[in-house]
Amino acid sequence: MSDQPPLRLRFAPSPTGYLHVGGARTALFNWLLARKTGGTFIVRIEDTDTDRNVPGADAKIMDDLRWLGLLWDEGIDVGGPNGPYYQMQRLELYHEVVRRLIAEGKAYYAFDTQEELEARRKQAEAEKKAFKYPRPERFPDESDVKRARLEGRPVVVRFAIPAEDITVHDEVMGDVTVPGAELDDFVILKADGIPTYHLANVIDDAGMKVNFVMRGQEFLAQTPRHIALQRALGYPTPRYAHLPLIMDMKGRKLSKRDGDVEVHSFRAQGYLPEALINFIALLGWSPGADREKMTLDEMVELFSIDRIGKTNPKFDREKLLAFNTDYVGAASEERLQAAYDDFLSVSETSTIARANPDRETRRELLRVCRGFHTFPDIDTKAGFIFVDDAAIQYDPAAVQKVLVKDGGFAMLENLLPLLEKVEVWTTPNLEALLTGICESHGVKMGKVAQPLRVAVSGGTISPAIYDTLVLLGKDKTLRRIRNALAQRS
RNA sequence: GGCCCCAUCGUCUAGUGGCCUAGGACACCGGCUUUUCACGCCGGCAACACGGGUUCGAAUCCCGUUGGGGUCACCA
Repeated sequence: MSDQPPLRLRFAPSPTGYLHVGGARTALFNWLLARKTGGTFIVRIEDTDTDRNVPGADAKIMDDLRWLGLLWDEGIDVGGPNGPYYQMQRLELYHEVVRRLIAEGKAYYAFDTQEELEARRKQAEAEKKAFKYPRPERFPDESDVKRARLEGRPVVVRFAIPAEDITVHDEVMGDVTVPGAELDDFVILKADGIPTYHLANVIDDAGMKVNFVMRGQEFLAQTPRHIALQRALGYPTPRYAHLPLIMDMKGRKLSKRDGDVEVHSFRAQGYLPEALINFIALLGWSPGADREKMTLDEMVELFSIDRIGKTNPKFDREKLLAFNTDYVGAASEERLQAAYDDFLSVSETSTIARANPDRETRRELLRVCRGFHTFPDIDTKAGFIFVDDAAIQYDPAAVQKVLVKDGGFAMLENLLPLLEKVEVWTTPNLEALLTGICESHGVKMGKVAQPLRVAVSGGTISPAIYDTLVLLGKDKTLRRIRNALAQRS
């Protein structure tokens, strides 16, 4: 195609919890572009915020990525030639770079306390000016550092950013120029000796030979800092593409506060990964031509940067639900079973999961509940099959309407002895019995099925009546009918 | 507030000056199907933020206004 070197892209989450949908989309787009171009997809962990790191979060993120089908070529767990892939394991590298920057006069020590900084920001705000860290006339030397340490002051290192305008050639947003006057001397090494995101990120991208950076738009305004750092260090500047931000339905930036936005919670709530990933792909990207439903392979085929939009999309759960319903309907039996088993293994609320039905029963559940949106709907619709007879809650409205008003109790009395006589409890036999009753009584199936449904489930929601009775079994069915009859007062 | 960015149905979006009477999907509304709940099928409602230009012609180009978002941390 061209003589361009292959693309190297990375997804670099910080280990603060589960992967959320915004991160999943960033990972997806990077993965897609890597696959599309025959490039490399790297995953590294940016764990320089030791206060916020959550132990085990990296494993959770990996688990979520894999569940979504996004596998990486290089990075954590799988290794690679440019590791380590955890920033906290690369501290020496950062320190070396910081020493070099200081030696070259491109960075300097600073000793301000948080309180002092805060006071100056407040003042700048009061004067309606943007706060800019004032660069000292003379950069502190080692003896100043020693004195500061003795005085118990924090010691950080700031980057002396050149006062020049910097233009980011963003492949989504176009050229974005930030005036040099806006840039100030940001911290690159914190008082605890750990680098800030800016420094570590730039060093690692260079060290890992990342030549294409695709990330959320919240980083766009920071990119000039990164470019300035790259220039100071003699690193090449990668290509950049900043993605529009995913917002909630109120137009606020999607945050963990407004409901579950974690990939894992969609998994635990019974969504299919292929539905979730397809839905997420459409947040800020479109293949055009009225195309929506796509497999990961098809997305790879269709993906291109110039079809990434600039406007912030809202995360519409209704549409995601509809996508899932469609995917459930279109999935093969094997695929659906595998996904259902996965759901059962991670769900903490499913009654059916607790009942731990055998494989054949799980298969039947999937069949008789066809048309469901998400896996928990199977609990809603058929969960009563798995609870103790005594735990059945009779819905007063259903009892009143179906059993009292529409003569359901009388029908059940008729039915009970006939059902008791059924030797082989199968759909054909039950069907023959019930349709026979309809004919002899001159009533529609609703008159027979509804009372049975209410009797065995307590309400009006269940799978088709024959499926329900067969799944329930003869004993439970008869017991529940008797229990229902006992409800008559 | 400074700087930066964005702007098509309620939502995700198609649209790159004439093909637009603006297309698709979700939601919503109506109908059909039906032993319940769902599923499904058919139909309908619904948008180029506003104001100026440029042009024979603008959703598409330019300017302004308004609205929204991001960023200005020893967080990423």
